[in-house]
Amino acid sequence: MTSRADASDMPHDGETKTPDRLRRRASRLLSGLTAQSDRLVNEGLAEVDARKWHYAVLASLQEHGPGSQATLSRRTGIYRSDMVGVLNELAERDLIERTPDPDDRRRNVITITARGRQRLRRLDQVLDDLHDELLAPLTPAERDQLVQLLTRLLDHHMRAPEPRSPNPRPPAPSMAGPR
Amino acid sequence: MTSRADASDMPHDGETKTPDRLRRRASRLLSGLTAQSDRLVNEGLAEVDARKWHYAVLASLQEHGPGSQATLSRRTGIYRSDMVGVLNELAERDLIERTPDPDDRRRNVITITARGRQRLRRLDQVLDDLHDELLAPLTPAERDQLVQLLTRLLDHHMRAPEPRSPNPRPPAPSMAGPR
DNA sequence: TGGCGAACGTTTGTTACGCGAACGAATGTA
DNA sequence: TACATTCGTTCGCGTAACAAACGTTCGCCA
Repeated sequence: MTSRADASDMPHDGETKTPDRLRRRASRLLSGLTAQSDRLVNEGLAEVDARKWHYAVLASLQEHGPGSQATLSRRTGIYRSDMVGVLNELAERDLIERTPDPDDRRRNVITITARGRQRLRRLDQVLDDLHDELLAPLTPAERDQLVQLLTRLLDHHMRAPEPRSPNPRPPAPSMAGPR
Repeated sequence: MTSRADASDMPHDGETKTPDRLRRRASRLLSGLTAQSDRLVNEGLAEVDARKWHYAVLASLQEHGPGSQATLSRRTGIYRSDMVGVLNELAERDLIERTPDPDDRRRNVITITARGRQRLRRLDQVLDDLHDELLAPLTPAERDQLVQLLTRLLDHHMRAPEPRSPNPRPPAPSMAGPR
């Protein structure tokens, strides 16, 4: 017998050790690792006076071109309530421009500036470094593996909200955290 | 060339689509998936009147035996500030017993009850189902792959806080989220 | 033409979580 | 005997995702 389920012996060590059941649960691994990852990324970006939403917005502008705040919201997953603040921060730093749309006076057209593009390049490189740190113990092949697995899981859960109760379709999970 | 970095064409579709750069980032995949996972687990547990910390505490008691609140804190990663509330909830439901330690009157000895053990079995099975849903798109082999990769990453980041600045050693990340 | 629902940007608030500070009581240690 | 440390507990902060509501503007259609 190599495994023990009870704690009749070895009374000392169960003082600090986390139960295997916990440790193995994918949900817990995800939470734990994401916590580390978030902390790493947040701190890393903070050191260059940025936050992850900055990157998201800039990348979106670069890849899909200018758009209204609502559009950016959908592309990045940032709530439109919070988009306001993010864009303020970006505008303060001259990374984007917010101009009223002449064709639709409800909207602002958000455009990335030259400095914004430059900034994006910098952030991309910062994030590359951070991910190197994050994925340090993995070989390149394993990193791809991981990304692939995560992508498949995320894709799966993003289009099938839940076949539990036949819902007409609650707007969309939009991606992001639980409240 | 098959890839395009600019958004000169295809002006419509960039309305909803998330930039690839974002989508590929491991940190973002982790955040996104963990959000889904957390929501799934929280809701699933809520349906049986439980929360994930309940499971953590019960599992810890079952595997490593009774312990003080501080001990449980260390084993589960729950802050001792929050442990109070969790144990109250568990005690209300007669899943644990909180008795003053005669050998050390500062401590409470927390013991799992019969109902607690029974409850743990139930929660284990609920969590199994939830994880089946969470990992649905993956084959058993891939699930193991994923768990293995995540475990290695988490282990790595839990013992090497950061070789950035030579710190004497800030208590310990204890595992969990950034503030 | 007028009316109405929907989308837009914005402000304000809610909820949950991780974490820290501090405190009285009890303990161990010099 | 003094002092530092640990324990359980309370209170509160800071951040994050998210909801509600409001005034403005637009599209649509009778």
